[in-house]
Amino acid sequence: MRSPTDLTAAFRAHGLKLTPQRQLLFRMLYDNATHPSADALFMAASAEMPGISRRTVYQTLNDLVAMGELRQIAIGTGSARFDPNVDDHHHVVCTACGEMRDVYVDDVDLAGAAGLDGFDVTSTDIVFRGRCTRCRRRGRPSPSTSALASISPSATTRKDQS
Amino acid sequence: MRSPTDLTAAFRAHGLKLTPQRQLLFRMLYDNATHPSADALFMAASAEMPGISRRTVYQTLNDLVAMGELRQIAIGTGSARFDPNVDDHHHVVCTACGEMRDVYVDDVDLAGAAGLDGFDVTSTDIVFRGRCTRCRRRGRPSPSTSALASISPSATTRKDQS
DNA sequence: TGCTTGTTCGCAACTCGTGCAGATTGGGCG
DNA sequence: CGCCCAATCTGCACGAGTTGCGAACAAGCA
Repeated sequence: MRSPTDLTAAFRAHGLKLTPQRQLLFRMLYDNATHPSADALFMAASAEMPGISRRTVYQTLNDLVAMGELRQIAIGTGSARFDPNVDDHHHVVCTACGEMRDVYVDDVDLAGAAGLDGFDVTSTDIVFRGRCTRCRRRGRPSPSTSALASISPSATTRKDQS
Repeated sequence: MRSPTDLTAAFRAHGLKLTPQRQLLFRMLYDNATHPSADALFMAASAEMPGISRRTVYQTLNDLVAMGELRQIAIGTGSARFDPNVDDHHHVVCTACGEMRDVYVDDVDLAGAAGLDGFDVTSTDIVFRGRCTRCRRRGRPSPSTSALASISPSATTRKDQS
């Protein structure tokens, strides 16, 4: 996304107002490579501006996404995460800690894949999943689905499966 | 996933019981290429077995996923969808109607992409997004993000953005 | 400074799932 | 065939994430 200064101008150019809440979020997002969730941003914003509403954070994020200044990424069914990098790129996610990094892939001919008949593909998202160096070193388990063993009711009670 | 008959045997072999609810779900999932959500399955199941609990549907789906007989797919932040096809494959999703189809991609060297340093990638998910033939013909809009135009408060009120 | 219109707030409501506990039932056994 | 007990089912409450709504508030322009 563009710099806080540029965004300020862009917002005003569209008849949108420049509030301190928005400016704070512009700053928190600019050059932020952590792919924060809305809640993470709310927490961070609250530290600098106690009293800011969670609602305002969601609102501003949605506005930025609608303006094309921010990308919303859906990893799994949990909370959405936001990426100020709107270039054409993809992601790796650590299944243990949730850390996420940008990945550049040359996928020019992917869309020639089998089964796309009739679809006019407008975007392609690739998500690599695995464990980051830190989690691997610490031996943090990937939350698997190691199947059968864990499903036997005689081994563990239902609630342990979660 | 395996046929209802095979699943029946597999469940019993693990000390799991064979209830009519489970058998119904086995049948609804087997050879089902629609990638249904838990709720869609609940609706369909309710038609054949009024009174079946939503909870039971979720439970059974989770069990099948844990057994590796079913794949859970997360497209966006909405509801999870389920795929009885557990082969190595990817998906196309229609951004207008949500229709989803399996896609086979040769992604052998994708993991050699830039930026994966340190991660040991265990899985790769590719999602193509676009509009299916039907939605294109009917002119159904893709829910874009066509940016600026739709965000101007003078053009539409805030609540219309949703 | 005053006005108009966009924003912020905060709470209620909604969606997708899961935890819990009591009522049921599958299925091995006598 | 009938018993018995663990595995299931059901229904409801609860939790996370996010949006709807309306009253109070504040940018930005005249």
